Amino acid sequence: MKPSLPQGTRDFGSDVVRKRHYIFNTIKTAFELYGFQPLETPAMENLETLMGKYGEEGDKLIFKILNNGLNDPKNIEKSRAAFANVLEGKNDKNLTERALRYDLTIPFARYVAMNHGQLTFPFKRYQIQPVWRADRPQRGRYREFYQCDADVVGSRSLLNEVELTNIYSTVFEQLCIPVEIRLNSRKILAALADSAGGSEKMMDITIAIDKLDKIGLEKVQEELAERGLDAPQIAVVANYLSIANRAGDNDWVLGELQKLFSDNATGKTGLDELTYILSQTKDLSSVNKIIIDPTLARGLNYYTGTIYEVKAVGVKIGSIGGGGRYDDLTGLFGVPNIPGVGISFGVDRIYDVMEELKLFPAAVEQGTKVLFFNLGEEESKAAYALLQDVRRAGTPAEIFHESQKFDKQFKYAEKKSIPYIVIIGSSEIVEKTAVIKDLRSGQQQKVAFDELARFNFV
RNA sequence: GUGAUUGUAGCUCAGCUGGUUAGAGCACUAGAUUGUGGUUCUAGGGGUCGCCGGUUCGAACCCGGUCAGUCACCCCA
Repeated sequence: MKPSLPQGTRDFGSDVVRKRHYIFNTIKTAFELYGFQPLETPAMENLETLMGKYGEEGDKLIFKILNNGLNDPKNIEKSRAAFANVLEGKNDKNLTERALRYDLTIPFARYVAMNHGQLTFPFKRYQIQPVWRADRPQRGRYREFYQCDADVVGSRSLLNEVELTNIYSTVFEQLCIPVEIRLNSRKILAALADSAGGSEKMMDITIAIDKLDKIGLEKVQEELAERGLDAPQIAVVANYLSIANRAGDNDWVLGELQKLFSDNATGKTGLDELTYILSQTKDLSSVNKIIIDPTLARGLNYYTGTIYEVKAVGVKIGSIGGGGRYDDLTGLFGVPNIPGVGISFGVDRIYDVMEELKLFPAAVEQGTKVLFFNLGEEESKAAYALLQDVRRAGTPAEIFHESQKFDKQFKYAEKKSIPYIVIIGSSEIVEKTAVIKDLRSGQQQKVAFDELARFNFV
């Protein structure tokens, strides 16, 4: 058979792995710096843990795992009945009861619900693991991809939002990715729904307005009509959307929203919260912009307060981060009153953005620092002893596997972007000195054998 | 999941309306060059034309299916 990969999955070669690690490490370091603790959960969860948490569309994208033993004679009738159920669009435990994790937030909520007795609150954890979605792959959309989440549960303090905003800001600054960190509040959206058809229309309204920058005002209005809003209600939404035309001018946007929702308690709260978060993060010196975006909605239906979305400036790819506040995520698992807020980084998209913008530092791709040339049996013996010294000093080094012409050995070093080569031939052995050549500059120098390990290979 | 589009050498691509042994650049191998690479020159190797089937005297080219990539919708990191 011809080997192949499942759709939407990828192998990562060494240079890609190195670049990915660079992103992982940057994020992880920031998480640790802000006092978050690591957590890992299984790749699979019980199906019922995941179902119904991501909306109707989300449910369809969950990768389900087939039960074992379906063809066992004593199960065969059950299996048939279960399959008939599945064909009608239902799930059946007799066919599938486990699924691959779809995100990191719900498994975390499950973990908190199971362990809330032992945890000290507020509980701050980070989690860096792959998730799977049965989506059709596209650029920046994979069926297996990594998320890096940081969540705080057990606290309603807005300080958490401030912290998370700062984590976003520092990470993207360190990675040198120009981004817009967009903020909104479900409370503002709820207020909008109140004034345009009632709270039961909130989903319809948010789904439609989220598309404003993509399809334009007219199409949004059409979609609102299709979703059952009448003309006056659509006018209210359109008026709200006109504020988004000046997104970026946060003070102005907040002022306009203030006017709009002055008599709506929920809306006012949302505005006060955003104003506070903004005031605490405003003076960040960074290339990143924090933008209040009234059209930002986000599909996940468990969000109740602040919502986040991060977009790379100048790269046509979906969001590279997202998150928000939820009042009662663990309530879904029978443990009420644990509010929380979290953010997520999409490493695979961040990678694509950095690749397109050529933002990876050259040093990231370097593995081996020094290559010892192999010039024969006696020479390589001497070289090997020195190689081990260099390694003991903590410098990644290797020796060319066989005695070949210089040309070969040089090209090997070049391809693996090894910056230094060390030449030890017969005359060097006599003089007890090695020749070190920096391939980047082309300069070389002689160094005594017993000083080689201490040489500053940079 | 729906619709469209692409798939030729390791990589990027060419291949006219179906017509003999399917091409180029880069990469690779060998030599010019016996201890100094990246430049140059010469020679050489490498392709079940994604896969399966059909139409035809004849298919890389036409048709059907399938797999994978890309794009749009949906949704999202």
